[in-house]
Amino acid sequence: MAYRRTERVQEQLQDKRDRILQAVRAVVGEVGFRGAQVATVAEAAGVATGTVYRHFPSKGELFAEALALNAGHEVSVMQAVADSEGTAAARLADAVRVFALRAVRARRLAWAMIAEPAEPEVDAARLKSRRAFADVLQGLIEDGIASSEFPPQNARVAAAGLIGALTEGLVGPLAQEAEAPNALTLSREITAFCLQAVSARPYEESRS
Amino acid sequence: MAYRRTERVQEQLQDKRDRILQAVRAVVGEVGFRGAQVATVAEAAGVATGTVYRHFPSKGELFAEALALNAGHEVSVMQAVADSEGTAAARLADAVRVFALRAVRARRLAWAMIAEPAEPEVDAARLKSRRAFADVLQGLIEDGIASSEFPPQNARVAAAGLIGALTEGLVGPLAQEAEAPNALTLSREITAFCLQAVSARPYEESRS
DNA sequence: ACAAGAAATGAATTCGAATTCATTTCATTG
DNA sequence: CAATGAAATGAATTCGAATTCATTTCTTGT
Repeated sequence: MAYRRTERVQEQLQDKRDRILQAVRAVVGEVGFRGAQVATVAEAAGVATGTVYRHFPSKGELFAEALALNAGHEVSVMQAVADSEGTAAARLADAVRVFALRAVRARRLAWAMIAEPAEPEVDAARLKSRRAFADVLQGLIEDGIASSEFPPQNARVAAAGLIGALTEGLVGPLAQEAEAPNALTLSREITAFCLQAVSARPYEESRS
Repeated sequence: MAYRRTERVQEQLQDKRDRILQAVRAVVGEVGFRGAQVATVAEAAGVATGTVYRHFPSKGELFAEALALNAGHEVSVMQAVADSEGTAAARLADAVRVFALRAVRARRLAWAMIAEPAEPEVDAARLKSRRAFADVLQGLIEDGIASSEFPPQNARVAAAGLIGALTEGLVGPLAQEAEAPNALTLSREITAFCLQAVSARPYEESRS
């Protein structure tokens, strides 16, 4: 036996794998899933097309893993906000705002991650990531209920509703029409809606 | 000239066209867009594959028209509810509930109509239909604001949020897991969330 | 009944991107 | 440095469903 996979090679392999995953992110952020061909990704990663298949069994799995990686990062960001100090309401508002802001700043990528038609494996990964986001929000809503900031409600359903509202606002028809300068305003209004959606005080027609 | 398209033939043509559109609905309701091939649709409609192309220029346009037809009908249903008697809050709750109930009763079809990856033309049609649904809800929200049932808010954004919450609740991870007996409960809870979302008193940020 | 044209048919073709694989390049070890 | 086997390459192959089109069937008006 005149060959053994040495540690340095191992790292190079890992490196190459990572570079391919990053290339997916870059290409998808540029042309979306629709335009992202394996050959394009390979070129962006600086490897040959066939090499991709030495690291990933299929296009679908490669893209799904890339999505999971990215979504996982965003979930961490949101979780960090959720774990910060403050009232549940404030943390929820921040979590939603941060999500919205990051999305509008990389809108093409966000659209791909959230809503663009893609391989079934990608869709499956997307469902998982939505659950992960929803779990974070659900925790915040439960915090708020526990502290009486929010009225008793089905936190699971409410969290799903917030995710839906966020994604619809960010990638739906509303966002399509929004001009660039409105991006900040849009994310502010979406945040306001989300807060209102779970917040306690029922509306009283005070003076106004 | 020994042939002229007579009225009877005209009707037969129209009939056939309609039957093809209905076949799309049936097939998609059964196997979703993914499994819906032109050949399958043709068979379901009782025509040959090639015939489909005498009525529609491409698969994408055929499917998009089928979706638009179906969505248009649902929008009418919702609009009818919205136009009924009662407070804005009651009508909004009814509109949302009816939408949710009808969706859970034909879940496969609803999923395809609302969220399943499909041809770009279908996606475009979907965006339009969402706008149509959102417009109905926006009208209701504006009614509620005018009558002081709801607090002042961006009705456009709120309507989009409701659509998002509805679709996420109905076709998202939440719904995937829900068992059949929970369908009614689910639609009730989603309705509750939506109503609260627009009727709660706005949260006022204490910081920043 | 027949000619003229329209509509329907479905087998054959097209097409484009994913995947493969024979060949080449690179890394390791004695 | 030679031998061995892994990894990379990218041109060639595969594949499956949309689309086409030569042929057949149906309609109409004389």
